[in-house]
Amino acid sequence: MEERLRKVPDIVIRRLPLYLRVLDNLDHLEMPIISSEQLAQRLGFLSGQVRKDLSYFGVFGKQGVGYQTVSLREEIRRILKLNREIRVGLIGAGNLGAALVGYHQKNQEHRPLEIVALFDVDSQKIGQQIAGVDIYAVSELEKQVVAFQIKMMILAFPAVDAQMTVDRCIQAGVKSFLSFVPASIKVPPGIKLQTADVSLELQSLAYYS
Amino acid sequence: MEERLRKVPDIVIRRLPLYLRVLDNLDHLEMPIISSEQLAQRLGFLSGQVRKDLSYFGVFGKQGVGYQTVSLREEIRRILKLNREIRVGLIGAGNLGAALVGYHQKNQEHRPLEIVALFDVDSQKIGQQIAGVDIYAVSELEKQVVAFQIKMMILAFPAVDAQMTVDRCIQAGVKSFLSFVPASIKVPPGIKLQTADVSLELQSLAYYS
DNA sequence: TTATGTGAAGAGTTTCACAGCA
DNA sequence: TGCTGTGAAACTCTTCACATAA
Repeated sequence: MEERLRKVPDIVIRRLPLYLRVLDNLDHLEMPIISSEQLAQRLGFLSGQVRKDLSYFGVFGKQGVGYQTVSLREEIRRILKLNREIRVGLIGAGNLGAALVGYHQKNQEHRPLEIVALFDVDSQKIGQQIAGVDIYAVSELEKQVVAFQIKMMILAFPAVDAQMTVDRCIQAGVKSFLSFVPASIKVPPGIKLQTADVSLELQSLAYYS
Repeated sequence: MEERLRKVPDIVIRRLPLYLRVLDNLDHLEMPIISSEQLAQRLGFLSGQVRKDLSYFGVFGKQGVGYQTVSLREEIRRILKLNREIRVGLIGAGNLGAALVGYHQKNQEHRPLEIVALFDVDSQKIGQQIAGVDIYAVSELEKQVVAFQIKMMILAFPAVDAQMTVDRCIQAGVKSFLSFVPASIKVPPGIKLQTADVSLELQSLAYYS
């Protein structure tokens, strides 16, 4: 069963970090082996879902036994390409952008996703730093994306010019986006955009109030 | 076709705010009527999806014509229960919490979702305000949830005690949650939890880098 | 003629249940 | 015996295509 011979559904990819979090939080000496049932229970899933998800990428468990926690963690890291540094940029050094940088540095310190550059249009902010990360002018986007080899971009600016800014990033080599921008953005095939628009989330939650 | 006689899929509910955003951004004098095709194009959807989604709630369009922009907007607001004030709380008055309050007040000023109370455990912060909203002690959670009639809670604190905190909110009457907490949280049927864990989103995006 | 509303078909995802291996 | 890996079944969601109404 070759990895990615069958196209893996996005929804499976989005569950892998959840498995990773469970495995990270385990005491590997006390619990060197975990079953799909135990893993599932900690996430509120069914065990079959866990086994099915993992089966897209190969055979990781031992029948009658379970999964080795340490090696399963390494396999999932490898699948997600978290076994090498990935350089991340962030456009919009406002309150939200600054909070995201801080949040990321707190929660991600042992992960290879590093925010290496911030971008803003405000000339007051350009040249400053937030949490040790330099702020560059948005006019330098292409130059710095290439220089830093940025492959992932967080979008935390107001909706103005969102599509054009994203297009420029893609031209310069960015492959994936996490967008907090309150506007619809289109990306070509092969580029991944995940939206995290807080206003939209809250509005849909209102239905369940 | 009675509203919610058939159970509406969550995924349909999550698209309604997108339709709402398009309708809000239109000039209603220049464009008093919109077709499902025009609406879809602005979001990168297919027109059939738009019509199917709306059909869960009733008949809003005119055959051969389209939808009246103003009345469709009002209908969607009503469906999402955005036609009356909804009081929202936020636990965790740190950088992310403060940024979310600011972001919300900027992007939501014409929406009836109002953040009415913040909660934190830091005694330095209790009694202070952020963007005009009072910070209360987490120990007062139940009391203030009832007093303010809070039905929706944003979770922006570190993972410690997340499940217990959510359970307390539910006991006090909270119906839906938007969680930025990096931990798995379980909620009973009838309660809605939407996760927005930035670390998880970035980790899954790494796969596409 | 145009564009909606909707069954039906198609695609995608989850759950089941069991063969097979340790 | 116990738990994985996996086809098949069940279920859900999207897309299609057309009857219908303005």
